[in-house]
Amino acid sequence: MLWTHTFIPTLKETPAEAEIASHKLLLRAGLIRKLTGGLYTFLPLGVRALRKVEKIVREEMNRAGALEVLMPALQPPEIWEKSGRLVTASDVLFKLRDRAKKEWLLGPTHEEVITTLVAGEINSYRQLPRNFYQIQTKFRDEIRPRFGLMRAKEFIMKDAYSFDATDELAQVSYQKMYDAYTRIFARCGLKALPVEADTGVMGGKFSHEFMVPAETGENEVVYCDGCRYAANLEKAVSAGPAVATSTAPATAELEKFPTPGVVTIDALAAAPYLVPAERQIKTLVYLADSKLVLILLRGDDQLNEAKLVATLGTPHVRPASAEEIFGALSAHPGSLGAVGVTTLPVYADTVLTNATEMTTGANEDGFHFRNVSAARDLKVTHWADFRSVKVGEACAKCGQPLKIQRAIEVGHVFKLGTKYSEKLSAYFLDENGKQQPAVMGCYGIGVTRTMQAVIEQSHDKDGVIWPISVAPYTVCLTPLSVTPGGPVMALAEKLHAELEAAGVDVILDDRDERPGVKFKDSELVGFPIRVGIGEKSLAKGEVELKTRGGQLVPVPVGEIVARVMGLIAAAQ
RNA sequence: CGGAGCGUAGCUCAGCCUGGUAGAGCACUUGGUUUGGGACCAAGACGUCGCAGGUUCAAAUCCUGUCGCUCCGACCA
Repeated sequence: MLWTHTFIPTLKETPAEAEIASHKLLLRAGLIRKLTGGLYTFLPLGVRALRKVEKIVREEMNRAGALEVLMPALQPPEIWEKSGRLVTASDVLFKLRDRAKKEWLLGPTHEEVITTLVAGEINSYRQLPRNFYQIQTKFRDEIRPRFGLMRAKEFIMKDAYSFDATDELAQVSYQKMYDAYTRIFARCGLKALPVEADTGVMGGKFSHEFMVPAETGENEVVYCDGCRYAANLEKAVSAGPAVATSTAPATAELEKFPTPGVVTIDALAAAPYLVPAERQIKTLVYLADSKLVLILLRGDDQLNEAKLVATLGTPHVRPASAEEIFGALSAHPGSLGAVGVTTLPVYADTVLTNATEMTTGANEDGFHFRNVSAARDLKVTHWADFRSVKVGEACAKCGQPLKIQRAIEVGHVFKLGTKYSEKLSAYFLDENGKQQPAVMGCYGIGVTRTMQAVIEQSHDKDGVIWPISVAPYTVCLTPLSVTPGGPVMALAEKLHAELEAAGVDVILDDRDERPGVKFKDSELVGFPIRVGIGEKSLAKGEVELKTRGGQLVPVPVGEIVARVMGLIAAAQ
């Protein structure tokens, strides 16, 4: 390809809209342009990188035995009604109407469609297992699109769905995808780590996310250096808080005491009260499906909303307003407690089990209770884990201190079970002639996000540093003079032809620009291999080989093609 | 959805407070000089100042509304 024949609009200045390095570089290197918030056009270079990621995904999915299909992006709401997700996933659904005023939606994912297909086509255990995948544009009404391709209203996703006859066989399918994902991200040059994850609105039994460590990531991963434990903060557990909860026998009487103006944990921990946060019970009031619930946590703990949603079994959860709270408890936030509360469900964190000598709000502004015993004074209706793990807490498996790292989620594998197959009637007859629901798994990769994650993880002050596997072009030929018929251009064209014939993705920078402009652009775009051809070195029978980020090496003209081919082979 | 900020040339921004001829740099066009790390000189083209309404002799500037974009938050009582 000739540079002047393609379209690479590089930018010297950073567009004001971009915040993180990868987003800035996608724009500056001429890979994408924004149409509007959360919607982007892929330019020729962006398409090439994207196709390379897709190619790797296809090869590994095919290798793992999955079959490529292509489903409609436009979907009827009826199948979402059946699965129950018309309500539970309503926040992310793009809905529209046709001329007859019938409602449709743009697919954010395809469990309903594929399960409907399988329900009609697969009737016997002899037809299982099956794994269907597609690479397709998804639509999600994101609460806040940001960071370019990282979180967009429209994005390209690889989604796969496995169907098995038994739970054990479904586990095999799950493991195949898990292994395929490990290979895919490695081939993309990404350090991606699998972590235990929350299943969220997808439902299902358990899941793993593939996380790319990055300070700009939107997720937090808890991991242990002592063993292999790693989990999304939304799901992570530890051996417990660093300071144990008091469980001394409850002897002292419950006692109300005045705390005028005290409405925070910190204020109660300070003079003159001096009640340490770990001796306080924090009382939160939430609305779950429009019904009030109390959530009790230890004062130094933080509520993990994902765990709350998982326990309550509904995604429609929000903190109650001060008015709603006052209406139910006759007190304002800061003076709340569960002592004597019997009319509302009380969900307490397990850290408070058998807690004694605790202090909590008295449901009367300006008063707290001390000497609270959980067993004696609280009517807890549900015990569960609601707290977020903190850095340094002991690993539940091996006892080593846990660490936390921000990360970008690039892939997610779910063991779904029979939730969708039952609701959408994907049954088959087993070898005993008995009707069974297919056991499902689903597996997603954010293809466009993966492409951006590669840049986020691999760049420097000058631009992108593409791994050869996903670079838009592998080799950039940089003649320092483009005089037609001159020795420099003649050699550039010869090398271009030879490399293309050898199947190398090569671009020839035939622009009549000063060398500095060409060097800067090649580094901004991030081609892995650059071959500089100038009169000075050519006089010595040499060209200049430079890998992105590496040293410039003179190479005899006759050896350059072999050297380039060697570099490419070494990267595979 | 709440809060904050910003909408002026293709891009980055100044001008707005204190109303009176719409600007700079980059990019673009033409000519010339340059030519190994984002050149220089000269000339030129490019704007309904997001949109709508209002105040005023006069609005990019003041007021109201609206749309869009960016960031923070939407958990810690």
